[in-house]
Amino acid sequence: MVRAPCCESIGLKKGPWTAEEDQILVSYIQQYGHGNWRALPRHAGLLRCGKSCRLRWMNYLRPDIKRGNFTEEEENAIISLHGLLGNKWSAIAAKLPGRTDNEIKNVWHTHLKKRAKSNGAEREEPVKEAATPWRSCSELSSSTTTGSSTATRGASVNEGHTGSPPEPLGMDEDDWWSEALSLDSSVTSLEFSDSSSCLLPFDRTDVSSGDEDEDFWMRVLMEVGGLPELPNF
DNA sequence: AACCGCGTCAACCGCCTAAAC
DNA sequence: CGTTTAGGCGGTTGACGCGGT
Repeated sequence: MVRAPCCESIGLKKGPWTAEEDQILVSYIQQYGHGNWRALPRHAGLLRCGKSCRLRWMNYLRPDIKRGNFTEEEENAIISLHGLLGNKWSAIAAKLPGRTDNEIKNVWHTHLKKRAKSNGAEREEPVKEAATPWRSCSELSSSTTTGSSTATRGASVNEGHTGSPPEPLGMDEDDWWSEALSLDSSVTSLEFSDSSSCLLPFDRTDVSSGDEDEDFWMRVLMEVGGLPELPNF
């Protein structure tokens, strides 16, 4: 199917936003919200396409945006998450409150990529088919990543897991998450598909809410580099 | 002072997907 | 069930600033 470009209308403005346009957009969204981006510029009186308005709001004008330099912690988190998720900038941004996918993408391409490369923590070129000992999240979510760092990272964290790569886990990512989130909080170890196992790298007993539990498992995945098998209860 | 190269970042482009029809 | 549409995403571009020569 061929779709008309979103800015097909002649006369719509492009390029940098002015302070006045920002003001119009912010006050309109504060007053009416942004239910329909396509209709928004018309209603707000902006000569911009809806996509442009959405982008400006999401990447710059949103009140919860954290501006300024990335902290060391944030940069390390980006490197780790990129190793796990690949170029899933929006997924990475979701784990870094106040940061946008565009900002993260920029900071990655400008300096973190080099740093990750020099640390040996990142691959030069991601590949589609990852020969990982464990199924990586990015593989499961059809993202791009290579196996080497996943395998290395996993092996280094999981002392009991060495040797030839086990068979991929026969479970999709959604199933894994629903199983993980329903596990008893007393779970302390995970298995890999070659029957080796490792202790959970974090203590789960003080996790109280579903959101915290999701963050807990995200941290585990970052540590082990993929989807390990879950114990049965 | 002028030029050049490089890094940074806002914004655009084009594709994909899910929802609506 | 096929088509259309809007939103969302990742890749890319281009303007700008700054430091070095």
